[in-house]
Amino acid sequence: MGNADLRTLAALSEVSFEEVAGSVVAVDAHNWLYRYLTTTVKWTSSEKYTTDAGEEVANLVGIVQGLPKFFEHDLTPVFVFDGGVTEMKDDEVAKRREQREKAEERLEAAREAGDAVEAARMEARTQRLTETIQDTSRELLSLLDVPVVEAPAEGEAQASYMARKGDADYVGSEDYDTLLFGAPYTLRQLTSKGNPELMDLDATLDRHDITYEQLVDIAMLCGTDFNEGITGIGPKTAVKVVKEHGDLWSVLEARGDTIPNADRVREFFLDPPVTDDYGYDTHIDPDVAAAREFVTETWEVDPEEVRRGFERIEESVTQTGLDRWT
DNA sequence: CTAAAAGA
DNA sequence: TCTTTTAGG
Repeated sequence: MGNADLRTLAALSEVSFEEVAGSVVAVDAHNWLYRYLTTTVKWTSSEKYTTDAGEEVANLVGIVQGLPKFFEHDLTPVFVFDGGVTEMKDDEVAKRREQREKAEERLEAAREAGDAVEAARMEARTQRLTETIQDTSRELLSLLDVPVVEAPAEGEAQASYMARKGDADYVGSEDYDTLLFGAPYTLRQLTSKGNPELMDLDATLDRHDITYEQLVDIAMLCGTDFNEGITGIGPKTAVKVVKEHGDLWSVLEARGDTIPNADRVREFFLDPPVTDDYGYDTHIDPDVAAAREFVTETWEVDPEEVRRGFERIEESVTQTGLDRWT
C-alpha cells in the first residue's frame, strides 16, 4: 500500500505554526474536505448535518471550523479543487483508481457490517464528495474571500505545481502523493490540534541519495493509488533495486516483472495535467454576515454549530488583516 | 495505523 | 534477522 510505504521513505519533521506563519498554503481541497466530512460525522449524528432535502452539509461546518486555524496562524489558504469528472472519465488511470477505491470501500463496509455506528461512518465515507458538497464549499469559500483554484485534473498535482513554481510556499495535504507530484514542501496535520508536520522533498531525496524520478519509480514498485506494486517489494527493497539498476524500466526488466500502464502512471506523476490559468489575491476580506446567512439559513445548519467558528474568523481576520501582499 | 504472522 | 503482508481495533 503506497501510503504507508511512502511515509517510511519521506523526510518528516515537526514544525511550529510560528515557523510557517505568513506563508501561502495550497490546500488540496478534496483531501481537506474529505477529512472534515469523515471526522465531523464520526462523533456526531450525521442527521445533524443533513438538510430536510437530504443534502449532506457537514462540509460547511467543517469549513467554518477549519478556516480559523489558518487565519489565526497567519496562513493564507488557497483551496485547489479537482478538475471536471467528464475529462477524467476517459482516463484509464483515473478509472482504475476509482475502481480500486470502490472495492476498498465495499470491503470496509462489509467488514464493518453489523455495527450501526461504524456502518453510518462507512456510509459517509463511501459517498465521497458529491456535487452539492463541492458547489456549496466553493460558494462558502467565495463568501469568505478565500482563494480557490480549479485544477484541470488532480488537485494535488495542481497544488504541487503551484508550490514548485513558488506561487505557494507549501502544499497542504495529508497525502504523501504530493512528494510524487514534486511538491517541495508539504504541510500535514493542519486540521488537528497539535503542530503541523513538514514533509521535505529534497531532504527525502538526499536521505536516500536518489533523484526525484527515482523516488517515483520506487513508489511505483511499492504501489501507488494508480498502480499495484510488485509483490514482495516494499520500501526497502524498492530503494535498493532502483539504485542498483538506475530506473524503473531496468528494475522491471531485470526481475521480469511488469506494471500495467507503467509509462502512463509514471508520466502522470512526473508531468501531470496542470494549468497556469489561476490567480488569487492574498488579501482576505470575508463577508461573515453573508457567509453566516448562507450556512444557517440557506443550508439550515444549526447556528450554534458554527457560532464559535464565525467568531474566530471575525476576530482573526480583523486582528491580523492578512493583507501583507495586497 | 499498530501489531503480529509469514516469508526470504 | 529483516522485510513484507495481513489481521484487527
